[in-house]
Amino acid sequence: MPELPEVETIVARLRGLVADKQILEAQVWHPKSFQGDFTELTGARITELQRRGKMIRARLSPTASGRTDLNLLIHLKMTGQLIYVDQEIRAGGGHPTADWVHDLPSKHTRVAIKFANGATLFFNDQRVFGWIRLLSDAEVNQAYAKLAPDIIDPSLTADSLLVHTQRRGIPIKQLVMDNSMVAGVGNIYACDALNLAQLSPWRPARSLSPTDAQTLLNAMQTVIQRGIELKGATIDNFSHVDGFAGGYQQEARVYGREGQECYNCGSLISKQKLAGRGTYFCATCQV
DNA sequence: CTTCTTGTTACTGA
DNA sequence: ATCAGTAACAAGAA
Repeated sequence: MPELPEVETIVARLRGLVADKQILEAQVWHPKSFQGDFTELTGARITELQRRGKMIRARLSPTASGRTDLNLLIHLKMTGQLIYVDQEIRAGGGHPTADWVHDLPSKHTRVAIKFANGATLFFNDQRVFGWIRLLSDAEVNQAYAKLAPDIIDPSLTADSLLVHTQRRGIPIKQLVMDNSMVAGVGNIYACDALNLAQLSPWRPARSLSPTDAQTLLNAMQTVIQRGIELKGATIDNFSHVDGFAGGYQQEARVYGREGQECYNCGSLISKQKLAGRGTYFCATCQV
């Protein structure tokens, strides 16, 4: 489940690998995975890579048809991967990669973007919920406008959280994962942040005091920052662009730790469903 | 075989 | 209008 730290890890590594490389062609195996005319990519270059929330934006240089405002907007959803393979890797040299990267494309490869230097960027997505969209600058801006500031955006304050929490009665965890209050926090980091803040995932949002909101903001920033430092969490099938796993799953506070001891109080961690999502928490110290 | 899982959005009903 | 709850999406694991 790529959340902000996982997407940030991919973008940071990919930026240096694809910057200004000319695209030879794109290949699409699954039509749902690439929305737009993929032939437009031929001859263009990726001039800039950025992350917003859990989305990746690749700005394109002017295309053969004369468009100057095109971008690839990418959402990995739960099982999407972006894997970069170049000629040196294929020849058995180059930077280290996981073994399975050599067998791409696989049955889960939905799109491949081939560069003129012989490198290929594979978009693998087991469940086909993820997508790559060819969008204009205006369309990207529309997509961005639906998002609240990123959790790592310094402009985000406890007051800006309270604007949302004070008029909603839903469990706070649902709001934490709602990208219209704060962008980039998904299930893993929401569970962990609420444990660090010692707040119950079921606390009605409007019951949070200003102090609670500040505590929650600090906790979200802490766990997300730790996730970035450890280059993401590989819980299901998240992978770096070279096929390697992240490290956060080994330090998760509650996520995936049902029956193990809470780091705050030593009680055993529970798992229950909240709004249909698996939710890990400590019933003793999260109130 | 059925049920569950997952992030996000569309839809439904209050 | 606003809010809350649920279905839908796809494919694989249990």
